[in-house]
Amino acid sequence: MVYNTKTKKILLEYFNKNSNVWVSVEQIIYDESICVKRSTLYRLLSDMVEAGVILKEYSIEKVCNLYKINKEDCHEHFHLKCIDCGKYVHIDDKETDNLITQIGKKNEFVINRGKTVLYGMCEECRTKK
Amino acid sequence: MVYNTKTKKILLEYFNKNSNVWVSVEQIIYDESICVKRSTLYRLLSDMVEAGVILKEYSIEKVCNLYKINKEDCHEHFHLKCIDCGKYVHIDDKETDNLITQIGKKNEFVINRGKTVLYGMCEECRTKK
DNA sequence: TTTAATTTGAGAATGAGTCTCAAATTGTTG
DNA sequence: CAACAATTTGAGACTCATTCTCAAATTAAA
Repeated sequence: MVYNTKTKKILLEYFNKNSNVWVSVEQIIYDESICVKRSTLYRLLSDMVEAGVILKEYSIEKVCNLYKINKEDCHEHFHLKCIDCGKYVHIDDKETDNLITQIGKKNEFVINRGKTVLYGMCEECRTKK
Repeated sequence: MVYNTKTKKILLEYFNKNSNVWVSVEQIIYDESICVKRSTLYRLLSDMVEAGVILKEYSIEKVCNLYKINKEDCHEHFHLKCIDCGKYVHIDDKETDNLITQIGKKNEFVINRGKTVLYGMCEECRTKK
């Protein structure tokens, strides 16, 4: 990641533009209709993941990797996700964060906020049933 | 899953024997040195997943699917997973469980123990670095 | 402008997982 | 037990995302 090439710029712009969704290699090519080899794209994406610019996740449904920009502030908190409606909630309060820290200590783990998602059912969905 | 064949029995035994680890198809073949085609094995595993006998998970590190027996009582607790060594820990103490309940209450979520995995780094891996 | 370092293209290679269909196995019924 | 039908397996071709390789093209620096 030393030389600053067109494709790199396009990619960075693209990820900034679509900062709230996970995208596949095919999606990127389709959206931007860039003339770039898949091998190059995969290479660039790997570099960006390694550099911490984007995040990578495997999607079982789509059977492929997905990528998304790594907003630094997202690293700091973990998230709750509703199994029912799919709602995705940022956790940003000290109290909850302390509870997580306690769980870590209790089990000799340093919990990674960015990676951890707590699954459950939100109030709305619960009362609906 | 109607006829009861040798391979099915071997698989079930195998998963019971290794009830606390996630295993790959290659691992199963290596461990049991069973003479079975991969296509057959994949088919059987899919059936077992569908039937709820085992669970399936994709491992980014190993770039393949992993399988593990679905102990009903496993639904009850959640787990910790080490990002580094992959160690997978059952959480089975009241105190930690209470902390999770508190987090749920605080955020108006009923947290699903079975689905939730807390990612972090275990003590061993941490001291190594 | 020349040179050296880096990046890309082109396509072959890899490898997990799926698909197909004939052959083998299993359960059932007389 | 024998004969039959239903189910399962084997063998290998196939798919498809991702990786690898190395020569050609691009970029930054001198």
